[in-house]
Formats: sequence, C-alpha cells, structure tokens
Amino acid sequence: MTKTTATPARKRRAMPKQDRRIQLIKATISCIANKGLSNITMADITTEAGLSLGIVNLHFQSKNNLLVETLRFVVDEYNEGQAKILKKRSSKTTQEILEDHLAFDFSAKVCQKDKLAVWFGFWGEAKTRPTYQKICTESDNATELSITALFEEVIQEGKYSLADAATITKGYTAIVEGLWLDLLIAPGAFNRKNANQVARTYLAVMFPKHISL
Amino acid sequence: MTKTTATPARKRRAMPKQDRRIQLIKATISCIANKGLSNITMADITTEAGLSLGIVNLHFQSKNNLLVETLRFVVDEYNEGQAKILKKRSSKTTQEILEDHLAFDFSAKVCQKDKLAVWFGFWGEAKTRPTYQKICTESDNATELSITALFEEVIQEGKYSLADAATITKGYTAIVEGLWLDLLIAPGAFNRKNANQVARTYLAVMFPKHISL
Amino acid sequence: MTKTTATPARKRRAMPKQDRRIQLIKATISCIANKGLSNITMADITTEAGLSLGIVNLHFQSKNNLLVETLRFVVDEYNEGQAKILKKRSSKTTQEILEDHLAFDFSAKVCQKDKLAVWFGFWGEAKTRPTYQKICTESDNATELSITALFEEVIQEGKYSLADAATITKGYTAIVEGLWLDLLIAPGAFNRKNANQVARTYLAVMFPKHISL
Amino acid sequence: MTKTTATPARKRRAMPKQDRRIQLIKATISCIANKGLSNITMADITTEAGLSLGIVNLHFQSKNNLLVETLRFVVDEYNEGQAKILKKRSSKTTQEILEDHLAFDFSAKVCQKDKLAVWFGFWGEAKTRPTYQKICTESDNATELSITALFEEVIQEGKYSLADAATITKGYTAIVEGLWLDLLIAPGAFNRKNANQVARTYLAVMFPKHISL
DNA sequence: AATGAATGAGGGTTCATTCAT
DNA sequence: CATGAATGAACCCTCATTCAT
Repeated sequence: MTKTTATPARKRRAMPKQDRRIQLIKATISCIANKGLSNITMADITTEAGLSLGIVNLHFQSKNNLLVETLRFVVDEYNEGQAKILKKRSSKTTQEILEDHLAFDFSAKVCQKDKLAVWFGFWGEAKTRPTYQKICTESDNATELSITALFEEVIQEGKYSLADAATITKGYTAIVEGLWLDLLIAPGAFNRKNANQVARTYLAVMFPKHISL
Repeated sequence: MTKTTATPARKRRAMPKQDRRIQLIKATISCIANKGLSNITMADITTEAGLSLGIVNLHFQSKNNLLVETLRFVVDEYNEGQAKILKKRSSKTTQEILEDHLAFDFSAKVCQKDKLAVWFGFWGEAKTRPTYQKICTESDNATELSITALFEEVIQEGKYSLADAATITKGYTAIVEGLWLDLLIAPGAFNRKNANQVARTYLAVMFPKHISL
Repeated sequence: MTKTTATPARKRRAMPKQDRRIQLIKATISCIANKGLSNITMADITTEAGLSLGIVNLHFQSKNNLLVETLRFVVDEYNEGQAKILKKRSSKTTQEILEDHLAFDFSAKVCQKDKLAVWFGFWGEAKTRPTYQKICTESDNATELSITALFEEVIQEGKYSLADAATITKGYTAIVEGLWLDLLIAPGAFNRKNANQVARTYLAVMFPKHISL
Repeated sequence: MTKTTATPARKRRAMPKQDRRIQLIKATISCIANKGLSNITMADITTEAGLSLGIVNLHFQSKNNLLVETLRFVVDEYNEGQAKILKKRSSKTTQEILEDHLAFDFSAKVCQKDKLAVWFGFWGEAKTRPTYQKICTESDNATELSITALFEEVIQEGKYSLADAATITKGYTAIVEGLWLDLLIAPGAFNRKNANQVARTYLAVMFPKHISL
C-alpha cells in the first residue's frame, strides 16, 4: 500500500500542457524513425525528450494513447498542408495547383524520413488495430475526395477521356504511397527528386495539356 | 523395436523436418495477418500450428529467425511467381507477358490479405531492422531489374518515347505497392479487380499499343 | 497591504490550520470507506477534500502520517465518547451506565460504516505495522480497563459469581467487535438494532439483575 | 516487439500443477502474515516459495487471483474442519459436539497467527472488494447456519428459554471473531487458552446444562 | 524429436513526494 | 499558504528462451 520511498526530483520546469504534448509527440516521431514503432519504449521516448519516465502517463494516460496522438499529428499535418494548397483554387490555375500538389507530396517536410517511418509503421499495424485503421482510412478518404475534385476539373478543362477521375486519383495516391515506401526503404540512390519525376510522369501522361515532362 | 515399414532408412527424417518448418511459417503468416507482426507471440504461433511451445526454437533457434524466414518465404514466393512469367518470353509476345504480369500482381494468391499483411508488416519495420531491409531491398531490386528489362523491350517494340524504362518501372512498382496497401487497409469497397484496373490504366497510357483499356 | 479586518492579529492562523487537518482526516475516512485503506491515493483524498494534491504533505508531511492521524482521530473519538459515559458514575446508577454504554456502542455515530471501515482497515494491517498496532492496542487496553472497572462494581452490586470481571470484559469487547464486523461486512439484513440485541443478551445473561432482555 | 534477451534459467523441476498452486498459496499466507495483505509483492511471494517471479502468473494468471484463491483456501479449510465436527452428531452427544467445536475454534491450527492474519487482512478489505466480500459472507452464512442448527438442538434438549438460537449464534460467532482479533493484535499476554475460556463462559452461561465453567 | 513448466529480464503503469510558481 | 506539473522507484505482468522429461 504505502510506498515508503522518498523521491528526489532534479530540475523541474512546468510548461503549458499543449507544449509538453507536442514535445512528447515529436520525441515519439523521432523514436519511431530510429527504433521502429514496435520497438520503442516509454523510456526511449522520455529520454529522447529529456524528461522523466512518468511524464507520458501524466499527459497521455497511456503509451497507446501517445502513439495514436502521434499518428493523428502526422496525418493532420499532411491533410492541412494539402488543404492549404487545394483551397487556393480561386487564385490559381488548375495547372498551378497540380504543380503545387506534386511539389508538396515530395517536399522535404512531407518526405522527411521520420514522418515516412511513422506512416509506414502505422500502416503496417493498421490491419489489426482498429484505431490506427480508422485514422488512416479517414485520412485516405479525405485525400482521395479532394484530389478527385481537382482531377475532375482538370479533366473537364483538358477534355481528357482516357480514364475517369476516380481511377486516376487511385493511381496517383497509390503511386505516391509506393514512392514514399521506396524513399523510406531504398538505400541512398533513390531520392525525392527521382520520386517527384516518376509521379510527374504519371500526371503528364494523364493530363498532357496541364503537366509537361 | 517393431519396424513397421520396409522403406530404406536413408534420410527418413529429412522431409518431415522441412515440413515442420513450412507448417510453422504458414502459421506465422496467419498470425501476422490476425494479430499484427509486432503482437504475435511464440505461443500464438505454436497454438495456430497445433504444436508445442518449444518447437520453434527447435527448428528455427529463435523467434527472430522464424520471422526472417517467414519474410523470405513470402518474398521468394512472389519472386518465383514473377520469374516464371518473365521466362516465358521465348514462347509468348511481350503483350502477353505484360498481361500475365498484371494478372499475377493482382491474382488472388499474391493479393491474399495474409500475404499483404506480411509485406507491410515487415516494410513498416524494415527501416530499423537491417535484416528485414536487406531482404526487402534485394527483392525490390530483383523485381525492378526484370521488369525494366521487359519494359525496355516493350518500348523498343512500340517506339514509345514518353519516358525511359527505368522511370516507368519505378512508377509501375510504386503503383502496385500503393494499390496493395489500399487492398490491405481500405474497407471492403476496394478490391483486386479495381486495383487491377488502375494499374492497367497506367500501363495502357504508357504502352498504348500493347495494353488497351 | 489592505487590511480588511480589524480583528486582533493574535493567532489568526492557528485555527484554520487545525481545520484543514480535520478536513483532510474526514476526507481520508470517507476514502477508506469507499476505496479501502490499501487502495486510496493522495489524489483520492485531496480530490475528496476538494483541495490540491500538495496539501497533504504540507499539513501531514507524508501519507503515512495522515493515515496514522486518521486512525488516532477515530480511536480518540470512540474513547472520548466512552469516557464521557463512564464518568457520569456519580450522577447515574450502574444500570444506567450499562444501558448508556450499550446504546453508545451501537449508536449511529459509532457504527457508521465509514468509521467501521477505518477500524477494520487498520486492524487488518495492524499485525505488521507497529504504529497501527500501538494505537490499536493502547485504545483496547484503555477500553478494557474502564469497562472492567464498571463491571467490577456491577458484580459487587449484583453479587454475581459466574465469572470474574476481566473475563466478562474480554467477552463483551470481543462480542462488540465481532458484531461491528458483521455490521460492516454482512449484507443489508443485519443492522444496529439486531447487533444491540445480541450484545444486550450477553449482558443480560451475565448481569440479570441489571440488564433485562 | 522482439525481446532480444536470452534468459539463463537455473534449476528447474516440474511439479504437478495442484502441488505448485498449494505451495504458492502457502507462501502467500506466510507473506500476508509477515508483511500484511496490502504490502506483499509478487517478488515476496515467489521468494518465499523459492521460485521464480513468473511462476505466479503461470499458475494463477494474476496476483489478484492468487489472493482470492488464498482467501478461499483458508476459508475452505475452516469450513471443512467445522463440518467434520458437526457431522459427528450421530455418534456424539450435543455436549461433546459443543466441546469439540469450542476446542476447534481455538485450536492451534485455526488460531495460527498466519491464518488469523489472512482472515483479518481480507475482512479489512472486504467492504470495497466484491470478490472478497462474497467469499467472506458466504462462509459466514454457512457457519451461522450449521451452528444455529446445533444450538437449536441444544436448546430443545436443555429447554433453555433465555434467547433464541439465532441470537445466541450471532453472539457466539461474534465473540469468536472478536477473540481472534485479540489473539492477532494483542501482545503476548492473551493466548488461545484465555480466549477459549472467554468463549466457554459465554456458552456455559447460555447452555449451563451442557457446558460447565 | 517433441513437450511445456519454469525462468527472469524488460516493459507499461502507478503514485508518493518534491518544489517552482 | 496553496498549487499541481514533474520525478522516478517500485510494482505487476508478458513472453522469449531453456531444458528436464
């Protein structure tokens, strides 16, 4: 019952709750990239953050919760970045939007190895983890919807008739995910520029009047 | 004492041993699909196989070894299936080979959820596991090489000049992997037939004289 | 800076401090009853009291100290109540005192589930906690001494010869404690009135001229 | 995921499951007596049993389970001992049975400090632990029923009219429990013989023709 | 060759205690 | 005085691995 231990406690600096949460989420992303989603321990994360062991449960209640919030953080970041581009439709041509999206999908920020490690770490587990799956699927659906809307416009503008927007969208998101996987796993040779080129080729072939090689 | 068989004693045990290994690998594949790569225990695997707990270490020395062998099993199976198609070049047209390859990539056997779960389970961990990474990368390279060879022939035959074989190959393998991910994670709606259609569209656009929509 | 009161500064803080202690002790009693002595946390207690987590160590230095003080509080309360009855000897007959004591032992205040939970919570731990044991034993001894004194008078008055005062006292305290246990643990059926009846029967049999059934 | 640790493992002697369970339950009883119900750790118990840490979960799944089984063990032992005495009714007089019961309740086996520590440890927690409460209450009810039956016979035989069997039973069980508490907590002075004498006095007063002082 | 009881390091979680604000 | 974020030892439990049978 009564733990008779006294505990020292070295430095101690209170911080706004939200800041601590983000600090911990960032440490988690780092750890996932360095040790793998299924290998990280609470100790890894808190050491990475330079904090004490108990801090995670104070702010996230459980390890699982922290992982879920980490996934959500990365997913939201991507979705927000994408939304920002797509909502510029009023002031930009579809051509520009396509270019921006392509640039975004292979930008340093999105293709950061840490972030990719998070995506694929969770995708690898999603099948057997309803919570992960839900977050991943919801994000995928959102992405798909907004891209399809864009592609429909493009198709109309270009009077393309090869394939419907839905199919081209599936192909585009698939190719992007596949390229991300290559970026994550493949040794040094393959880089963001190469990946971008491959995806651009896809769009150039589908929408030749909008995207050139 | 009582010999019930008259069969020659030579390598009487050799075959059963290999059988046990495969039995355990198949149980492992099932478990990865059902519980996730990072959640399976030795007990799960041996229970699934209907064997005793100690058996894995007897045949594979360690859990890690079993997992590596399981990955290799799935990877080899894919590579062999692919090789079988590509080596038919002497008796089939490139067009037929392309069709066969497409059919193969989205065949029931390859797209089986169990197998996909294994692929993505290991891909998710590959970044931080040299052994996994090595196996995955080697396989990817092999796949890429043979597909590139095929595409080069196709390009020559069709006098296509949009993009080089290497780029189209990267795009093809990426789109296939991305579609596999969708098949694994996405809810019921998306199926092998849809996936095949998306990949076929890619090839049809790249090689219009060889593949039609 | 702005003194809002004109009250003399003398021991302005003395009372509040004692109040806080009692507030915390009462919260502790509640928590022991609701969650069990060995399950309560500092957070439970301070939440129950509507105060902050750090307050206990401010007023009691440690959790253990608070628990000890809580035990002492309940023990003292019982002893004081009993002493008040016994010291009325000058103005009441032994018969009245016996009646009062019986009524007291099964009064709503003494038999309150919260209080009983505290008694038995600590008794259950006393064996291995010298501090608890000391407090419990001292209280038991005090109780026993004063009851024995009363019973000796009763025996003299009634010229009872069945058993000596010490034995009857042990029997009485034992039966009371046993009945308290029943009140604490037994489901709804058994209540204070029943318990009182059983204890009264004991006294009635021992001291028939003083207590009737 | 993969624990990469190899583990030695010193001596290792398989034992019938039931034997191990009892060995662990006995170690638990010892520990409860020595450290208190709420202070024992798995390490205490397994060390006491001379076994390894993991053994409890192997045989009892959880600590809580072991504690419940330990309570049940002590409760059952008491009930069986009591039942053995009461079922001798055909070959013994009620007087003998009463004597036997009294002797049993204060026998070395029943009053063993270890066992008493278990009773009061669990009683102290029962209020807030449904499982403990259920076991304790069920046992109490069984005890009460069989004693009431005996007392009813005694009352008939002796034509006693002071109180009904139910009340005398409550008084008897209460006094026994109260005396056990004294034996557990009180310092050396008070012993089994004293306790027996007090309880005997109770019965002698209630059933003078059956029990003498 | 096969079994499964036993082992014990490792991990997530709890919570008394501390102390900057 | 009071607060509550932060700390970290200690706990329960899991599970890969071992080895007597």
